[in-house]
Amino acid sequence: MADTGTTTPRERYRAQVRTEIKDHAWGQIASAGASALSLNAIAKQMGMSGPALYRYYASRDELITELIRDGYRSLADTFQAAAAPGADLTALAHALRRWALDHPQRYFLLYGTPVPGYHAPDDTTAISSEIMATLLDACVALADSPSERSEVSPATSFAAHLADHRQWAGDHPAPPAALHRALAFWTRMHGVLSLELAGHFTGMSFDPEQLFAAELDGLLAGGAGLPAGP
Amino acid sequence: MADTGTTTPRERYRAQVRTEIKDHAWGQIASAGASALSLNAIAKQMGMSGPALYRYYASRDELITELIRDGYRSLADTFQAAAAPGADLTALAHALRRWALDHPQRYFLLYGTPVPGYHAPDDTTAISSEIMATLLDACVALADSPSERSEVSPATSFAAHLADHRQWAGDHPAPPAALHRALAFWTRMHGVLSLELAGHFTGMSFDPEQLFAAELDGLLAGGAGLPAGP
DNA sequence: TCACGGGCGTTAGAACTTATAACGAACGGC
DNA sequence: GCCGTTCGTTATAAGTTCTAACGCCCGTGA
Repeated sequence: MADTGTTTPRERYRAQVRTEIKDHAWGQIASAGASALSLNAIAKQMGMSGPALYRYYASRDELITELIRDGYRSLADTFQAAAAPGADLTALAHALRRWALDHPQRYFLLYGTPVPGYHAPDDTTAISSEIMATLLDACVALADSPSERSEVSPATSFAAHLADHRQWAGDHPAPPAALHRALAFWTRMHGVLSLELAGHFTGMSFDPEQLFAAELDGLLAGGAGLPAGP
Repeated sequence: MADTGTTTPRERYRAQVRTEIKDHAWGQIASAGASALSLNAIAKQMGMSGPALYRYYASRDELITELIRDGYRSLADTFQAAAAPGADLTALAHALRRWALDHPQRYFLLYGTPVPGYHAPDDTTAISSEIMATLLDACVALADSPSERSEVSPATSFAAHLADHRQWAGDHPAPPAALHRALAFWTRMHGVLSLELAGHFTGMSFDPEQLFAAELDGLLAGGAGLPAGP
């Protein structure tokens, strides 16, 4: 898009095959998890023989890396789409939940057990920053809303810590309280979603969505959401 | 322990080899993750040839299952040890954090990305209940503490839901508010620990322990812990 | 004390996997 | 239309899990 619009037929064909490979890869990941992803199986599904795929991806890890990149891209897009009207934290949470429930294995590919040796390339961390920026926008908007204006930020001790360690927010003009809320949003939503998707709630009879909603409520109210607050 | 105390030398030898296999397995998991666990490599480390291990574990999955069982057992034990004095939620949180940071891959083996086809055996879910019972004790104790007595449980809507869906708590006499707090404890601590252990905070400059402490504070205060509460 | 049986470790082999090397064919730019 | 780059092939190497068949040796029972 940024470079020359002239794409040779070869490049177009190559790009098409690469996306077809990724499509089959996502299919395998959805059904058996990322660890069971097999280049050989993908090749057979596409009617080619194994080593042919190495013309398109140098290794299994390179393919997975691109899948991770696409996953982050997809999450960043749905986040921005959900934040379109006015950057609502509730809309973000619901979009995140739907995105995660839609493709659990994709969620785990991004936020699940890390491969010990693997190091994320720079562009994926760039997309992460994009996601975080959208989240920070929503947190700032929430803090500016009428129901929140009544109180001066009590500046929790962690918010004070963040005031001195905010480089991860880039040059985003969010106050420390918003930074704290964004991190709490991330970790709490992930806490519920991760355990739910992993099936740790299956034996238990309650509705995970209601737990998710309760955590979101606590986040929006800025502290409420748990019983018996003194 | 429950059956005859007379163990034949063969049984003793067998048990010893099984634990030696598991020791090597933990070593591999700690260094390269559970997905890279190789029975062949373990056999070589022990000076045996590959198929010999199949006399002790029918399959790689059976070995991993036993590792998971041992992992749950270890967590349940440290939880009970931490709760020994008076079932303090703070002590539980710190014990959990130390336990997780000590062996990150062990934590992920229990709470990380699940294997799609895998179904946990009954005894591991039994140990999970044991862990949950210890957590519920601490939550009840917190609710009975002086600082919490001032208020009648506001009964969040999720707590109301739990009042009707509490079978997972077994016959534990915890009120719905305590059930809610226990689940929030679980998901929030897991949210921070999981992302921290996976390295999602590494690029960011803040101290994950302070975020963990902030989430714990919010849990103890029953709602505070986030800035700008209305 | 001796013999027998069962548990244990071995090697061989099947069916997989990722990945490399070498070869032939086909497609596209000049 | 030629010629070169790229693509897909087969062959091969080095792994993996797991089964099968064989032999040894330890420990139990007589």
